[in-house]
Amino acid sequence: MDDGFDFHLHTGSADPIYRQLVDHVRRRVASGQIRAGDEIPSVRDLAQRLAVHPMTISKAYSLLEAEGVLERRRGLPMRVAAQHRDAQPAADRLQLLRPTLERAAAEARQLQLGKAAALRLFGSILDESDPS
Amino acid sequence: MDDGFDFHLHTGSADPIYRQLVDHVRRRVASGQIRAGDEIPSVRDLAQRLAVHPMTISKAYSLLEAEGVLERRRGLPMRVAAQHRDAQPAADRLQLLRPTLERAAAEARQLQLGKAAALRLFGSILDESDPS
Amino acid sequence: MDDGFDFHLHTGSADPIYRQLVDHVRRRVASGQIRAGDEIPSVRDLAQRLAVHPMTISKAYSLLEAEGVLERRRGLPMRVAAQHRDAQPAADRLQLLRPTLERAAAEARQLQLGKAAALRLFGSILDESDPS
Amino acid sequence: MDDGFDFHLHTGSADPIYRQLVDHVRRRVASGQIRAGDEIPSVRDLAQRLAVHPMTISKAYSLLEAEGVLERRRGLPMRVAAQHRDAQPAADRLQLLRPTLERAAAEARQLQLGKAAALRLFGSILDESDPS
DNA sequence: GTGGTCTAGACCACT
DNA sequence: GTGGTCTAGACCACC
Repeated sequence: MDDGFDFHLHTGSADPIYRQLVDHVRRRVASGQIRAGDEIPSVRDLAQRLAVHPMTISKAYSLLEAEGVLERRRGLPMRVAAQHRDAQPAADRLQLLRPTLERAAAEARQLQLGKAAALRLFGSILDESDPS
Repeated sequence: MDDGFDFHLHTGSADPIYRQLVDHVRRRVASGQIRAGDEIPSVRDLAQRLAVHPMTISKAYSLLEAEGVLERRRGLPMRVAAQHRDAQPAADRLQLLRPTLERAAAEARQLQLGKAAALRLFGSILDESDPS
Repeated sequence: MDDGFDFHLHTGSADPIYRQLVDHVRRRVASGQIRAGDEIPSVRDLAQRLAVHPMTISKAYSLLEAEGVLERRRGLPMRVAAQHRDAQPAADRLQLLRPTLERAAAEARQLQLGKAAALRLFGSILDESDPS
Repeated sequence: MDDGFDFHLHTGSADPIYRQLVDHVRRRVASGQIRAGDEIPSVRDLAQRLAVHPMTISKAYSLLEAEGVLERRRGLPMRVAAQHRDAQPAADRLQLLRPTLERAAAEARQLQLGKAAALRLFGSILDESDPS
């Protein structure tokens, strides 16, 4: 059951299922939670778990393959590409966070909110999401 | 040309033009940069400036009207609704920033980035965008 | 009818329809027969012309977009990407021919055929296909 | 180790393993490098050498048997069929090269490359692969 | 068992 | 009109 893949659909989200999956795998590889050579759940298996059509999963996997994150092996489960540098250093991973934060900064500016207030809000949200 | 409306399309962005425009006006009103009674550019004018189909602008304006932010006046330019409370207090405006920061927090968690690192990045991005 | 797109299915071919289309567009752009900014036939139009399902066309177009060859414009026909350098010089185009010729060379070697014989055959095939 | 069979997988190649093997044996027989009566490596041996499932090798051998190129002998290694005319004349072997060159010619035409340029490239590739 | 391709057809969002 | 997403389900090729 629990193979550590740990993906859940955001049914409320605007972005399509296959995109959520692509992003999830990409981040999981970037953070080293899935490593080069690791196999990922089969199309049919994951489709059943998420109760979506297999083609939706397949579409996500194909994009990740085109991107070089996954690699296909005829007749065998797909796996994280060997040549893909996994577990990027934190400094690089941080850059993956940049686009969303830039958007937030633009919104803050338009709302004429101060840096301090924006930072405080982000801090409290970070605490909520990970109360460790 | 410069009527203080100051809207620019993010052509690369994922969200649709009409949505960008709605968000822009909403924030501009919330922050008091446009006040009750202020006129906004006509559909045709703005459509021409942005090189976009007039219906796209019209759609945005209609949504804002339905929301009570703008009001239509036969034969006259639309304007910010009189009964619309403008210049919401900073505390309320801050809540408009929440969704994007929540998304950023979720991404940070998935990337296994620490709170400190995420905050530091956000701080430096805020400085970039408004170095005052 | 004839919009100069000039694509025909190789029904006998082993490679899938969407791949044939991807290759065709890629080559057509590389050779400058389609230029940056040119619109390509709509998904529905081309699907009907070729008597295939629209999703098959869409899949090809999406791949070309991911590759940077085409660009999407919400609600509008897709077109050749602006930043895509079109009409590559003949020297570069020649490199696109390399993989297939390398395969042919490997086969020739394995069949222990001489260079002269292989070249002669290729020459006559080139004459057949373009009897100008 | 080196029994003169000299087969290597193109893992990056699009065509399946069993097909690569079939083609290899066929060409090797056609060119007389393996002759009627010669034994070929056992399924298990070759599977181990290539790190491939034995069934994949078996499938290739079965196809070659059905084609009359190999023959099976109970309890003994398969060998090149006795009645198989080996070392086809060069003129016939040349025809085995045709399909790939036809594909190359089609690509050259689509890329709007001249006959001379295409021939020159093929010539230089033939030199690279066999600089003798 | 694995993934890939394709069709039929619904429904949505955007211009 | 444009493209995008998704489902249902058939059929194929490969390991």
